[in-house]
Amino acid sequence: MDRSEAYPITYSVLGLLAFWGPLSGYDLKRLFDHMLSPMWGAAHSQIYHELRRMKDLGWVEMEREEQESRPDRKVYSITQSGRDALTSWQAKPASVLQLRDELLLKVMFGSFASRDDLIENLKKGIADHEMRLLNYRQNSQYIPARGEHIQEGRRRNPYTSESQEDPFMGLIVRFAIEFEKTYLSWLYETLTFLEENETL
Amino acid sequence: MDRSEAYPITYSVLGLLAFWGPLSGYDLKRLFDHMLSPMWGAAHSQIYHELRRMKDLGWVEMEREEQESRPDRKVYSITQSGRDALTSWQAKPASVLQLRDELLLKVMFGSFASRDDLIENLKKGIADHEMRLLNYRQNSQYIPARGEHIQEGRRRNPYTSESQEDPFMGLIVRFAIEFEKTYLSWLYETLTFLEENETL
DNA sequence: TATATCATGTAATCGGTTACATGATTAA
DNA sequence: TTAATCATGTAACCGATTACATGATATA
Repeated sequence: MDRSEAYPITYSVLGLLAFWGPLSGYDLKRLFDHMLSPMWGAAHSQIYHELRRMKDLGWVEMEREEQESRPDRKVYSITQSGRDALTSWQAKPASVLQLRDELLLKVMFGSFASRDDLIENLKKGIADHEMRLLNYRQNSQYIPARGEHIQEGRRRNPYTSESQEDPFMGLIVRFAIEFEKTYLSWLYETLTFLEENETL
Repeated sequence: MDRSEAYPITYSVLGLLAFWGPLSGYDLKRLFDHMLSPMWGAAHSQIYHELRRMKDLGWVEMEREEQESRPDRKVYSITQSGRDALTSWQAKPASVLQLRDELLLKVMFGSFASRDDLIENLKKGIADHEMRLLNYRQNSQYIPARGEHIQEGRRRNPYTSESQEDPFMGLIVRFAIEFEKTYLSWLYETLTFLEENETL
């Protein structure tokens, strides 16, 4: 009936703008890839779409930065109305998580797989998640502090006194690391189980 | 270019059909809710859609069971072609997980929330995930064994000798429990952190 | 009497992915 | 010279959710 005009993807773009603002669509895509992904991935087409929608809603403003020999940078910043929208989103209950992990589906229906195929998929999963864990551990030291433009070069450690104003990024990174560790230990256990049982 | 005709949701319906034999769309919806959800949720409209698509592909067959005073049951069973499709899906690499959890987003952008709103959302998350953990622990004892019709009443414990043929369901339940435990302990930690710091 | 369950679908809409498209600069 | 990066978009398609729709039976 009364469809709301915004969704998690909308607020994730808006939140990035509020935190690291002003940013272009291209900057936002990089932030998604380096920080929100795989928490909440987004194709660049979707980011541009949300920016256009939020501009219509009056949540963001756009300023054109002219460049020679390259398309102009359209730099977006959050408005007061956008900040209000972020805050009232925070007052609403969050939708409940669904994992939607294809690897888990494949294990669940493992009786219809060849043993080698399953093992290969588990090994790929291990490689993927080991890589993620490493990235989280390395990148957690190079999260730009609030308001600091990501292209400026200067970077702070969110765990040191310099940016104690905002502990939330650190909390998220901690979750991501714990999640990857849990997932990985299950993957290793499952792999060992399969390798030890040749009669599957 | 060469779009494949099937997706994780397709194979999750197909896998359920392969495992628990002839089922109606209604049966499948219940299985999704009790077993796959929240691993891979599905609305009933989507399940009916996938059944129609797979019938066109020749992966499933439909038999009409006439009923008095109720709409006929359309009971679907997997074909050999469907079983082949399941197996060749298992040979392909799985897509990589994205969490897409709105609660994590809200914590990430917690600096734009009132402290009370964040705490309330965390508490709701704790209630949600405690409930899930409980469900996993209880339902893990009542998973119907392979080929056993869910309406027949007889139920087996997948951890006992009776259904040792298929250990995969048990592996999935174990993952789900470990995941919920990890998530919950992070939620409790985060809540404590917020409650102890009144200057946010 | 009212709600829940059984049972099956259609329609609308939007989120999200993939592909298409352009064109300059810079590094391997 | 080839590929990657910077930079911005459009178009098509499909997954997924929500709402609309029907109608009987059983339970509270």
